Amino acid sequence: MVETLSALAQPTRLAIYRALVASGPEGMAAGEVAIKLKVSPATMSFHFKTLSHAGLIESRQEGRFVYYSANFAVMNGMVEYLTENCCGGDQAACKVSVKKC
Amino acid sequence: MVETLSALAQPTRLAIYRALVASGPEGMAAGEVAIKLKVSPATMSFHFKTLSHAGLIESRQEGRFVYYSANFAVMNGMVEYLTENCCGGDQAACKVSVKKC
DNA sequence: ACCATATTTTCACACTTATCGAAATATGGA
DNA sequence: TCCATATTTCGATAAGTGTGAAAATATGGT
Repeated sequence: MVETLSALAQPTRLAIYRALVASGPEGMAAGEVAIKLKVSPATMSFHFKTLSHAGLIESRQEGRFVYYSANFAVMNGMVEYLTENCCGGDQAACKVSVKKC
Repeated sequence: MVETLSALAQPTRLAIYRALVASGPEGMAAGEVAIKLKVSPATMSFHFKTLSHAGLIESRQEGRFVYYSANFAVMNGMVEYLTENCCGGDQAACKVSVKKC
């Protein structure tokens, strides 16, 4: 879980992740994201690896391109973990209310 | 936002935060959390400061004790930011579904 | 087979972070 | 006021992290 949060706790990776969330299940090609965010290929690859290792994103090969996309299940799991047993389970006192997309 | 995620992306702080989430609006005294998680006072104070600065927790003085509690609004805001514009706004394709406490 | 393009790996460097011991700063009670 | 307790600050150290340049590794087209 710390690994998941760490992966998102970095400006470049947070931008990458949000771009992939917006791009939906199809995702985006690695280079496409690199151009959009103006990040060097080496740095890009480093961050993709970090996000992948945390399970936050997935990749698939398509010709010469590698498409990355967000894994929503992991994100949902993270939020669930953070709010687990909140307010000792007292629904009335609880101030957690997260939107559904 | 990166600051918020960074604050949670650390084992000790994540444990502190979850303990405070579970303790609800009343929160817990600093020392109480320190004993519960077996962390030295100095380290504890360092992490409280980090979480406070990120806005994830709040403090109030009560006699000799300082009570810390989770700020649920910031957590909710974080999740909203992470899922913003997900799947380009296509509700049907979207796989984000976060529970309400 | 060769070339152009897409991505990843390696390496080195600067910067940030977590931890603890010891000292300092509240706060309340006798 | 003086003491005990609660918490924070300071200082030092060890470990981790983000970055780009350059080289290496696919993959597809000609």
